[in-house]
Amino acid sequence: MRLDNMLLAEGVSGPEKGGGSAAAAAAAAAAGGSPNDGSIEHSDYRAKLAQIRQIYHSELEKYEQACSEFTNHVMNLLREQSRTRPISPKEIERMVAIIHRKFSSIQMQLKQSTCEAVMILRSRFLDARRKRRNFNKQATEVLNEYFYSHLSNPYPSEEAKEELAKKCGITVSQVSNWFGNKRIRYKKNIGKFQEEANLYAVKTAVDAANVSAHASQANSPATPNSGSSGSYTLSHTGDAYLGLRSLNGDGVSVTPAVQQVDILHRATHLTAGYEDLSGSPLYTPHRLDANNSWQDNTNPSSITSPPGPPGSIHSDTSS
DNA sequence: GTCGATGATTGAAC
DNA sequence: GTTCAATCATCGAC
Repeated sequence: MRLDNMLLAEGVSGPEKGGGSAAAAAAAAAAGGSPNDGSIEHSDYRAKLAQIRQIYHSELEKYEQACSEFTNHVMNLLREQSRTRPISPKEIERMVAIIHRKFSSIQMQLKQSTCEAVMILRSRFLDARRKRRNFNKQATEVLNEYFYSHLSNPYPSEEAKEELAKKCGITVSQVSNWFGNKRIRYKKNIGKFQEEANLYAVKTAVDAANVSAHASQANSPATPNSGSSGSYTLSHTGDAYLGLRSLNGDGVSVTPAVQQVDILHRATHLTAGYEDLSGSPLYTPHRLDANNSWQDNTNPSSITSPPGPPGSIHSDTSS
């Protein structure tokens, strides 16, 4: 019964339409692959599964045919024997039952070997998909932008993860993996990531400045958080502004767009980060507490990223 | 081939 | 369930 269920689930037995592809899709989903990649492997899996299915059905047909042929043969023999000796219907029934039992055990073996074949195929398919592929440049950029603009609290919420996954063309679990790896590696070697952090700070500031400039042109209040247009990148630039504000000596208000451009201009001409101007790097390690865990800051980011221990945090999303 | 970067996995802790 | 930390396995530049 379990074998039957498995064969049904794998699309080997039961109705042909969709069975195989559903199993292939399930296998692909289980492997965490993106919906776009591995279409060749996907069709490969489907083709192999169809092959197994075909073999299974033809073998099953053969067994059924052999079973009925053998039953007929035995019945004929018994009929012939009945001329010489009396044969009760019960005896005939018993013989037929024995034959059916034998053939059903053979069928069971067929089902078992088919299951094994499917399992092997499945594991090979999954193994192939486990091969690591680097994310594309754009995806990495999107993830890095989010990470560095939420440096005080780099724990994206489920919604944010989903949005990032969609933007990057990867799965939510891949986003989680990426953030897990990034947090650890950033923490382990902040110095190494300083340059990258500055790079993304400048990028974020440019975006913010652009938005602010557009907002100014439209005669509307130019605040960085006002022009996000639903993009988390621009709506949560708290950490970047933390650095920029420190340069400007303004610890409270958001830097106006013109000043931002000026700061940006200065920033892009600095090679060693912001230490010389502010006394601390643009992204300072103080976001990690004494225990080397992420801590909340009294910066704009903490407004959008509620404080709390990792895991309980529901960081902000722009949507 | 080597080596650093990086995505995935695993097990422990919460 | 999530996150951290260690580790593995692969990619890509050299």
